[in-house]
Amino acid sequence: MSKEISIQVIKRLPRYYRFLTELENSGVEKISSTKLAVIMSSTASQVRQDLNCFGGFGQQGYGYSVAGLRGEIGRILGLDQKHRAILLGAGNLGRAIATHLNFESLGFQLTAIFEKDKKLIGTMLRGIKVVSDGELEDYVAAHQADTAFLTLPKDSVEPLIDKLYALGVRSFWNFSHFDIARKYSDTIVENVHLSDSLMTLSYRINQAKNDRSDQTENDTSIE
Amino acid sequence: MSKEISIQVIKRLPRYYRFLTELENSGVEKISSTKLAVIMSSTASQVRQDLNCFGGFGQQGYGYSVAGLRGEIGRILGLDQKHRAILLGAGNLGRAIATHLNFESLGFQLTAIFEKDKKLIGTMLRGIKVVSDGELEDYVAAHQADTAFLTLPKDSVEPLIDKLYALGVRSFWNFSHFDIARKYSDTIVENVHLSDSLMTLSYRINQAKNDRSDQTENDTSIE
DNA sequence: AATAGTTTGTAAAATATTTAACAAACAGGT
DNA sequence: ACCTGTTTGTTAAATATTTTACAAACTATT
Repeated sequence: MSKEISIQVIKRLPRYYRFLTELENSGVEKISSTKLAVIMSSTASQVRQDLNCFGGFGQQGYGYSVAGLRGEIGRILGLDQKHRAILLGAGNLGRAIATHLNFESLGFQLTAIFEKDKKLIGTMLRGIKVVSDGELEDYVAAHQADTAFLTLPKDSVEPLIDKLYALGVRSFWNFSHFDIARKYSDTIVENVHLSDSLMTLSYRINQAKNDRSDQTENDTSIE
Repeated sequence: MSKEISIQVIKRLPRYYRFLTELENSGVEKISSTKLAVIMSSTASQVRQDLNCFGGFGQQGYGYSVAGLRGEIGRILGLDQKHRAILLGAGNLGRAIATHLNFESLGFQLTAIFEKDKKLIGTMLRGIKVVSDGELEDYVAAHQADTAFLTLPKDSVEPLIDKLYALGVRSFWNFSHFDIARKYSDTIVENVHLSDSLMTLSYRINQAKNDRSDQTENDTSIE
């Protein structure tokens, strides 16, 4: 069995993939770990270590084929898959997600959209009709769904999650603050916590400010 | 000078803060590192290490005061600050962000919204009027902005970023694929790459599938 | 075909992070 | 006031990640 790959490596893969796509579109045919490291704001060593987790894609004295490496990483990420996904919540966030992303090139196909708010039911999103959340159980029972995208508030997710689990949904792209992984440990959960992200930005801004004023204090104490 | 705090610790702080808020709202007055670790899906040891980066907030034989600790972490994160922020892009994503988050409780105040699309200019968002992106320079020159929230595509960010930098904006909440930190290394950039997030979910779903089928292969080879 | 220069893959070292362990400090009951 | 049980803060050990170093493999040039 292949040894476990660390989450840090996995989180870097989409970045490699994006930059390789750009390089390929620019007509670049080959790239060395050193040059890729500059683009990634990383080190040549880390690039080679990362890629070698999955196989020896490069060639000594030459480097890596941009198109070849992009293809390999795409396959590793499973971007050629068609995981069946449903979206729960067609509010501002759900609509933004649905219209903003090209799921087909990210390993997913969006098959249905569910919403509680009567005003939104019947509207179209990405060519998919938004239907009442009452239809959720019948739909999933009939059509199957691997993944649920949850763009609902925590309180709305709480009563829904048991239904989804019972219906066999085991992976979640979770924008809510409901902690799915704690309740169902055999699920795969990718959390997107926008407020957490903004809080860490706030922390770092303050930190930079404090560092600057510390610096100033030191400066003045010298004179 | 206080020793550098690792990014891992900082990324966990918002989680502590959220759970402590929930506990406080539930009327819980004190909590031990052991119990907090269960909630955090972490270890008591890590909880104590994390908190001790910033100070000894607990008390032996008692634990941590929920309200006290929440307040401390809030201050550490700078949630009491009012960093002046402007939003660039009032499309689906920009509108979702603007309506979804309570910036005031996250250390920021949203002061202006800029948009290129004529159809969206003049509309209201969170009580703020969306104005033409042509007004950006005059506005920031007159009113100052610490932070820019970028909910524009990469190609629109590219020509804007130089203007923003020239105007003194040094921190960014970046939803685009433009790599700000590589161009301006003295900025603070918090990236939110939704497609990257979805790709890692795809990877993990595939991984789980492969592990399962490996398992099945092993099972059958035993009989 | 030989050679000089480049670049990978990988083993080993260095660094960082997490976990374990425990003395010291306190709470709460008697 | 004393004692028992709890829980922190912190040092040390274990684990994980990143970086360094370099032989082996290839390219490209002569």
